[in-house]
Amino acid sequence: MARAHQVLIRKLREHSRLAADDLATLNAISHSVRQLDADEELIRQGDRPEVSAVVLAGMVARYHLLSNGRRQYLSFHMAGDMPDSQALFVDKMDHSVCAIGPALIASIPHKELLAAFQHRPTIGFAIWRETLIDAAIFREAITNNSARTMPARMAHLFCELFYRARASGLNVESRFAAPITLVQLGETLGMSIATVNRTLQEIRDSKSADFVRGELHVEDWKRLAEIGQFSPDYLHLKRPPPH
Amino acid sequence: MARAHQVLIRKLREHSRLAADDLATLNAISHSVRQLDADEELIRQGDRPEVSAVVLAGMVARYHLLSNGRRQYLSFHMAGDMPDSQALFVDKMDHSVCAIGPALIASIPHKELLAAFQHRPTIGFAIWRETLIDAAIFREAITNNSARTMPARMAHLFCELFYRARASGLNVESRFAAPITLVQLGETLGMSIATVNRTLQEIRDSKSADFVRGELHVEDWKRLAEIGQFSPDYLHLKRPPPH
DNA sequence: CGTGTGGTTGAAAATGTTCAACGCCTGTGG
DNA sequence: CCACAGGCGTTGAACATTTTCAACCACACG
Repeated sequence: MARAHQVLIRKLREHSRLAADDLATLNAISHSVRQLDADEELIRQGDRPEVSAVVLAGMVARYHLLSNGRRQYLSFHMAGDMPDSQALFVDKMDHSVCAIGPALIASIPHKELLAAFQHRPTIGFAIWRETLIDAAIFREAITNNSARTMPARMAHLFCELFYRARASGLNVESRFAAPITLVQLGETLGMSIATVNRTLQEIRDSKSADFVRGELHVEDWKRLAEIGQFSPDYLHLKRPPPH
Repeated sequence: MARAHQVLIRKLREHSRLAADDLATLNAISHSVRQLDADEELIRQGDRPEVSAVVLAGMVARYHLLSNGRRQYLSFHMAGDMPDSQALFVDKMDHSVCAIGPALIASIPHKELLAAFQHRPTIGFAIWRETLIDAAIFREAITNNSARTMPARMAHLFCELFYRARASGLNVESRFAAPITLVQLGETLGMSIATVNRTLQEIRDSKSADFVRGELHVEDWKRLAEIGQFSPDYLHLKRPPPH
């Protein structure tokens, strides 16, 4: 099992430059680790967390709870991501976070992070950058769900998940484990389950990708990116992922 | 004409606590001011700005440019907002910013801001918080455009604009100048112009609000908020706006 | 006084949703 | 070992909503 520090540092380095002193400071941060069951909530809308989470394994999702009981998923997070770093500076959560499939997460006290920022501002800037990339992902989701056709939406989401997974080395060849159900896919992309199902079949028929029982299989990256009008610029990674 | 420092400080104080030394440091920051015509672009997708903008008067919008030439508006910004503060830490713009109606903006060199952060970390945290609130607004837009009916979407946008305007004292009674065209409303909410038009009439018929020639008139706040399922928590303001 | 932008409208066509039913797999208790 | 329940996924058809298209209005500006 990878240590929390390593996972976080690896992730931050995908977009930020860290000096030896930064690494030392990060490595000195204390944390606790926790296992989550599928669908278990990590943070609830309205909470005022005093720790920040780092995903170590599995996936976690952020979502809004709507007045009619429905959920709107906002983003998915994988190893290295900090799904609630915003809570460092905005007290009250405006959304919830739950596990998608079983997940392992580390909790770091805000105090420790803030102390690290004071000591090594670069660390703060790296995490700030992380939150800014989150925001870019949210913006892309607005566009995705508002301006693209159903197949393009779905393909775009698949592209984003796979691209990010690959950047973090979480893929196995052309496959990536994302234990998302079709219902959740619908609550992410703003489409009914029936449409999710039929759209997924369209993508399957295009031979560009498939998504079965929580595993995404990218068969033809180029075509999938074309269907999804995917361009990875908004992820702001320092260099493209391997392969 | 309000000085840029005052406008920015007032805005930051809506969500952050600033000490006298912070104010002094902010007041010492140099900047230039620029007038923009309606629709004039301030920053283009792909740019690498070395200054950050503060809106002094008028409105500015962020948007994605799509492959088919269409625009997807992502957010609107009014006096006090920093529509491109993210460029401080992510080099390349993933979206554009343009004026909505004539606008006045101040430009602050990144260097000056970064120096201020070094000197007074609280200032950095306040601007970080500002970018986090932006992200919360984006998240809400995902939900709005993905999970709400057309009237609710539009009402929600009106609520957000009016609430933010009121928090910054930019309203005149129940009115707020937002020189947005119906086409732009459609490109914000993900609906065709015909639907924008008909939905606007629905809202007008409900006697909760009206939007004519770039002026939003809120006739019945409570009802509008109900139609739009609007709850201002996600704006993370320290206290509710007056009235 | 004409031209253009922004706004309005009705009807046909396209796109999604809803609803109701069914299939498949898995895990559990008899 | 089998039977059954429940979660998840699949499907067809009726229905509702939204887009498209084409036309028209009205006001502002040169």
